[in-house]
Amino acid sequence: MMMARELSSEEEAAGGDELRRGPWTVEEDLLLVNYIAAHGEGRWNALARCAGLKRTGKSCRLRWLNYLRPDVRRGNMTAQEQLLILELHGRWGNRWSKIAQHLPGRTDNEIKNYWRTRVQKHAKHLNCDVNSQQFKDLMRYLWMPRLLERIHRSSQSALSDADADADADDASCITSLLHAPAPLLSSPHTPPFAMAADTTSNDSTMWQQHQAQMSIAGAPPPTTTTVTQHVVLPAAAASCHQMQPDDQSFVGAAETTTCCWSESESLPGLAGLYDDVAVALPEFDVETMPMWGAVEGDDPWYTQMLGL
DNA sequence: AATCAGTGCAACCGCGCGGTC
DNA sequence: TGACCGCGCGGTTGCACTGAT
Repeated sequence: MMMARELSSEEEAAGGDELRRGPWTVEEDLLLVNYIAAHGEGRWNALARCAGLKRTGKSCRLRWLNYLRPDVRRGNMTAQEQLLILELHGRWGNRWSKIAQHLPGRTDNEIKNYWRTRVQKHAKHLNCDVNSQQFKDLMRYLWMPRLLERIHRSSQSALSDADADADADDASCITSLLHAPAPLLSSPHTPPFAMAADTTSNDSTMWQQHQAQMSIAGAPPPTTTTVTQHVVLPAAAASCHQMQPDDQSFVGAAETTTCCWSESESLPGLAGLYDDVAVALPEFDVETMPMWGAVEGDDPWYTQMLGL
């Protein structure tokens, strides 16, 4: 038999058994918004009581931060935001609030939900653990370069179209990545990904910014260039086709080398993964294939990779 | 048309930390 | 110095919605 639990201090503060739970009503939202507009945030238990809300302070705080705050961004994650999430999660793990600090307008809850519903779903489809090295390598050497290329292309098209400002948010997001404070991108080891540039894109803003950031970080930019679809890998990884167990073992950028693979060849370090799912890595064509982030059924590259 | 499974997201819960008394 | 309190964080749950059967 369930014992009646004691009221917590905040439940008592909010009025004990009159507490409301579940979805918020429009009236409650208005009460909360109007009260905060007049008195500001903070002291959530007192706020809930004074605003006349039959909610816990916790509930009010959550509702405000995740939904009612005027600067909350809604809608699909942009490629830049996805890239940032992948990068920062690789660095910090499930530190959602810390990650959210680098995605203006996105809440930790939203990022957490994105990770659980999208990223973990991909891992599940690939039959590997989201925390496994294989999956991390897949993100690092496939998805992140694809996202970077997508960002690169959208920034180029934006530059060529004086009237195009639709990607303004995207541009500001990637700017925050490229111009992030030193700890964000200047880790002592090689940034975990880098798209190799072909001769036509070598002078692109995106690539120059990335190279500049790497230089700022104290490591010279990669000296090799190759065709667009190739990915610059750390030399050790490329030479032995095996990833090191963690980022700390990556060599400096000066030692990076170019690695490419064909349709019949598994991605370096991912052989086991693709053995499991019994598919070879398809070469993705950035000209014709949408990037990850599109509905997976609409993405032939994704579909092919999963063997769907 | 009804049912079921999958998905996405808002909201809740429990824990831990830091401040205050 | 230890108890209490408020708050923030990460994990989990519940539910509405949608598409498949």
